Amino acid sequence: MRQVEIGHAMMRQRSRNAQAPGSARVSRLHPLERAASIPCLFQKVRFFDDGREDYAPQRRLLAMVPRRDSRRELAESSPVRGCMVIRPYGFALWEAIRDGLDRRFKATGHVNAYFPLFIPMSYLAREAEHVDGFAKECAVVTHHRLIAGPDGGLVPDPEAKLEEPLVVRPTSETIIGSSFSNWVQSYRDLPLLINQWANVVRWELRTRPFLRTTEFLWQEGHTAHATEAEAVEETLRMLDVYADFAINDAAIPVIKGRKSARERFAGAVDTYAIEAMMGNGWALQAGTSHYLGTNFAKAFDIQYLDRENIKQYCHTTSWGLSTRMVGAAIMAHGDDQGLRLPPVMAPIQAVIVPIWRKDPERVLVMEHAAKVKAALEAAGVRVKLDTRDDVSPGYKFNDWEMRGVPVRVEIGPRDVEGDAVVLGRRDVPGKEGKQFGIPAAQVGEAVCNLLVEIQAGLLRQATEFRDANTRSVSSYDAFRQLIDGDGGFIRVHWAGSDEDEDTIKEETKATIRCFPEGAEEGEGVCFYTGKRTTQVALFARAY
RNA sequence: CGGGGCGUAGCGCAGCCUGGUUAGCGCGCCUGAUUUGGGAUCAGGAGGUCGGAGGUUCGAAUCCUCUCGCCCCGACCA
Repeated sequence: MRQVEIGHAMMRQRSRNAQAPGSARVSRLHPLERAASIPCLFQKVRFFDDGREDYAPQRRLLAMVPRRDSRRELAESSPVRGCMVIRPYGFALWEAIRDGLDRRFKATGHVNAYFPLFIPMSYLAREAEHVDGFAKECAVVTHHRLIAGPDGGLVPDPEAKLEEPLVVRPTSETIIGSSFSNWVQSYRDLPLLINQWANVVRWELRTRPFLRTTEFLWQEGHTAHATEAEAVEETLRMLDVYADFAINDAAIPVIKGRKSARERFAGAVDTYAIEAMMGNGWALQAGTSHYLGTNFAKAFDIQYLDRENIKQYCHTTSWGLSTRMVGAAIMAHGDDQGLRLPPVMAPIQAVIVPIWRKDPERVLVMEHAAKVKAALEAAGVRVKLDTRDDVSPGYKFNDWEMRGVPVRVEIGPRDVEGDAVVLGRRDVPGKEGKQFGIPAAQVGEAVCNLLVEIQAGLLRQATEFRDANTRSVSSYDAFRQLIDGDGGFIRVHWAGSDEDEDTIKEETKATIRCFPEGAEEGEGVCFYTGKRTTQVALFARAY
């Protein structure tokens, strides 16, 4: 958790002198979005700049050599609108997220459980704000049987209509609340610290692979506490856990903050989030943590007897992080050549590419490669030996680059002879990223050092990019100019109303992403209302 | 739901305006040979109800009508 603090200290320092001229510009369209990878998964990719035969140079290779389409390595579209098939390599990224978080949840005293996919419709209606927030995007189950239809197809049997429709969970506060009311009797039952790994469905009108899909995977933590202070502490603790994961595992320098009333979770007293900047300067809410007050406790009768034998309502929290984080990791680090995975998350941390010409060479190289592989495994590296004999070494280099594998180990006849290997790093392109003649005996240590360096390097690059694209303005004119120009995060003093926020959203498509934690120091003038205030808001266009 | 666009081989597309042998091209896929330290080359091959239905015509991927689906922009959202 210490590194979270460091990350935020760095953030504060950098954003003060972030306007360095010549710093990296936000392109309107992230390269990944245009060509190589995930975000364009369901789009047709146009390689023509003016509709005709001119290939944009950087996309030429990807356009001409899509032997294995890197986009489809991760996920692909499905017969169901807005839903995707997550393929093994993409799912491995989710598994890395899942494992990294689950470990942290357990370390903070939480246990896993599972609640039903279906929620009685009446449950959703019990918390007024909650219904308003979710009613518009619910899938509803109304029948439990199919019969042959008039045209030979199947239709729901009218005889098999459910008395009460079931809602496919868009989130589980209500059904978990009903369990909690049974589980909690006494102050001795508290705090109740539960997490569930599940799928949820939100009938979004507009979907994007990983970033917003109709069905998605997530974890939702739900906790009940005796006091407001404890519940708020829990809310912030889990926000810290998310930030710790994002920064140290995913190498994404997120900003922790409180959401504005307009962006708050339906039914929450306060919502906190981690906000990340994507490669195109847009913000992405990568995880949220809510203090729910006694709203759900009252709706679902979650009460306990305190030491004085007096009934009290619990204060509850909920917090969630989804497969959207997979998209965040891809978008935050990817470049024109494809993915760049942070080593901590990478399903394959190092890939060995053997190089040979004729058969006797092949045997020697493979022998050496197997030895190196064993050494790397012994050093705790997730390593793969690419034994394919139907593609060239050069093809393999590019193939694994596209897939974002952090370290490549090249082994050819010359390396066998010198009992050495060549190391290449994904984050430094071309020959500069290669180290020649690493003794085989030291390969474990060398690769581990490289992985640590790459992990830090990706976080550093992402942080520098974010800070270079975080700016302050003091007038609405300047704000609008910036949003339509370079984009990125805009840090301002803010004393506006909810309606002011709506107006700004309407006029600029930018929203308050959060009131960043620890940014209240120093009074200033609100860029919109001109009032003096100590409150600082972070605006951006968001996914 | 409003505005735009697109459905032709596994993927990306041309052909349609101006109807006419057996519907093409690139990539991928299969076989063989030569290759292999940064996306190999050559030769041969497989693969299509041209989204669907109806109509016009001697003849429809092409023209007309209807329909289904998808994508982009907008309203909504993690």
